[in-house]
Amino acid sequence: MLEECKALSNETRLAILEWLKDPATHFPGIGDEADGVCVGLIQRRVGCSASTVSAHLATLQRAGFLQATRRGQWTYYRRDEERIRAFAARVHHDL
Amino acid sequence: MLEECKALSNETRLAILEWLKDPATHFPGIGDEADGVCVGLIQRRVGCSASTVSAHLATLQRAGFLQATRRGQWTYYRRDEERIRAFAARVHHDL
DNA sequence: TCGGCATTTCGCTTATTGCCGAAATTACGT
DNA sequence: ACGTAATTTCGGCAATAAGCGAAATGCCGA
Repeated sequence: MLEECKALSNETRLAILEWLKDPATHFPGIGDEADGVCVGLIQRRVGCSASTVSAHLATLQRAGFLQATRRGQWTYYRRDEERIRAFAARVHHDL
Repeated sequence: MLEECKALSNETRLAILEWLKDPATHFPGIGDEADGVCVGLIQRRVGCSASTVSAHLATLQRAGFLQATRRGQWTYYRRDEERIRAFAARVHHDL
């Protein structure tokens, strides 16, 4: 619960989670979105450095909100809906 | 959402919220718990300084999780169950 | 009114987080 | 093998958060 809340305690990370709900509308020029969105696209949307975005994505992944798939030189990130729902349920139950 | 998550991003504050679910078992020698638990009792349970505990309680109140009632020289804090439920619902819906 | 108790505010120090650019890593194409 | 591109890791700096003790505030009783 603590790690998850920490991961959500940042405007940029909340925005990323929101955008990944519907990649097609938030990331122009996206192709097959089944695997998620690559770091570069997210970085351009966020507007800060690649290293910072990478850290944010790693934080969200450690918290269980994102899944990553490496394909070639790209890493695709997508929401882990199951774990997101599980977290929401835990908030409802435990908080 | 951001402010609420920040408020929950601390072990001590999470513990306080948890304890206040059932004051009678977590705070020895509590009387009428309708108004909540006074800062002194919470401070003894937490084990850190009065000023720190006061800051934590203020944070939780600003986030909407606690309500405060001043009675004489004591401030009683209790969970705001309605707003806590509302937050949980928002997490479930928006996240 | 004065002294004492509960709580909050203030000023400060330390720890954590956020951010960057540079360097390292990994993969692709030639 | 080499050069380029995507991403991550590293080292450092600035901003925010967490903690403390001392001082201030508010309230009660003598």
